[in-house]
Amino acid sequence: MSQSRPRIIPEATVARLAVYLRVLAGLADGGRSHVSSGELASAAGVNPAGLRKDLSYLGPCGVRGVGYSVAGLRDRLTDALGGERSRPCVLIGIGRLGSALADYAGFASRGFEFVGLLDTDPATVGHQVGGLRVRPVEELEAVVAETRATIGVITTPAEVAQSVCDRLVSVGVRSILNFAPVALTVPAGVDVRKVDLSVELQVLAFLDQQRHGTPPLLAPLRAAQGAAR
Amino acid sequence: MSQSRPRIIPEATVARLAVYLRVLAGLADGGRSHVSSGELASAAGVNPAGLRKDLSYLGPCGVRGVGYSVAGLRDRLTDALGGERSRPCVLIGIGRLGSALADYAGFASRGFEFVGLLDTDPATVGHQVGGLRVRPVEELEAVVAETRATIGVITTPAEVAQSVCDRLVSVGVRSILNFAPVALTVPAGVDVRKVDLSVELQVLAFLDQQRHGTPPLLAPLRAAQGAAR
DNA sequence: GGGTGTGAAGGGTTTCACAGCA
DNA sequence: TGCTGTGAAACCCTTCACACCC
Repeated sequence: MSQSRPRIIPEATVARLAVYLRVLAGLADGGRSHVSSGELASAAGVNPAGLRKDLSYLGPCGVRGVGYSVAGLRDRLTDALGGERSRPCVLIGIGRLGSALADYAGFASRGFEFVGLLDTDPATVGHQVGGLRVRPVEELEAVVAETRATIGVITTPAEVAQSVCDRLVSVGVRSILNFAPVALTVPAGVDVRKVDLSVELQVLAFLDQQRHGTPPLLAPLRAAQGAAR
Repeated sequence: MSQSRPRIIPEATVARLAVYLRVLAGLADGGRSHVSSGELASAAGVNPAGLRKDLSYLGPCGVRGVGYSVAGLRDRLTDALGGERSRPCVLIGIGRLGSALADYAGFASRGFEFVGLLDTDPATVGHQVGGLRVRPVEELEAVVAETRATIGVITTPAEVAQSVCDRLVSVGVRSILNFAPVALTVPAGVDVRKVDLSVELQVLAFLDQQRHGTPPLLAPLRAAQGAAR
């Protein structure tokens, strides 16, 4: 087994590469030509050594004693994350969250294009959201087929999320981002990522309570735990 | 004050406890009185052994050979996560995402109450969103003081997020949930959690590309990595 | 000197296997 | 017998320290 021309990149690293890429875009706009790992790390909110390790998965891409070329690193990261080609996505469930996502500029600028918006509600179907007409969910399979979408985003109520997911999988979608508060079950080879907004708040509240409702003697412990982030 | 505080609970566990709590609510509605770790784990999308370990941080709360009492475990989890008291939150930035969050039912049912909505846009200020009137961002300090909010949620553009954050911190908010795509810097003792929607999509796209654009020989490796979730 | 690249150490989290009890 | 509770192992990721090169 003599592979590893491209080393495998840890998922945690991939997530941070996307952050670095955004910071670099800002620096490029500002006219900067070089950055050090320290500066880049502080802008991204991470440890400098960790940043260097992250970048090392792409092979050497800096100059010792100098730093990184903003433009060069940007290209390197863009390429590693899949180039600039547009990625067609379908979005199912055009409620408040769904329509917020549908015209969130942050997606388009990163190469994600919503090519299909679907909903069950007759009051929503037919409306324009983010420059696209909302279509009835019955047309899901047809939309995926005609747009060749490879990513599905689910912002439906929890009750119907699994059935929407099954339909996406059945027409070949292998990457799904799920905002519905349920665990989706999918066959092997399909990748689901879940974003649970209320869980984030709940964790925050827990840490908050832990800090405040704790006897003085235990406070240092809490502080240490909280400071980890 | 809680009586038994034998162990500190890992943050990863806290996040999952919130998920278990939601699943249990569904089971209770369905009239179930008991669950096994296996069933609960599959509904939550986690490993059964891991679930038992998570629950063990609360002390023994099941019956060997039988399982867990739905009602009993629900109370236990609710208590561990901070009881049922309402937590006042302020939300700054009432754009699409902000208004989606402002009347997301998932928050209210978990004890999170938005008590202040703020924005700079004159076209937005004064409108009713989620049953609350949007107030000008100049009143931020006054709103926090009068509502005693302890949690701040930032859904502003990236450029102003840091200044909003600073103002929240200056009036005593120690828990902040940040949706703006920047790394916020805060003094020690303040807890910031970041949710970056486009990073989630980017990771999904990366894994997708990795699967498809990979030579057959490497495919098994990719599958193993992807199947981790 | 200054800053990158990277092995090694450390900490946290997941998985496994099995002891223990209704 | 069935399922919980939990030490121990395995794994992943972060952090540190320093060699190395401009």
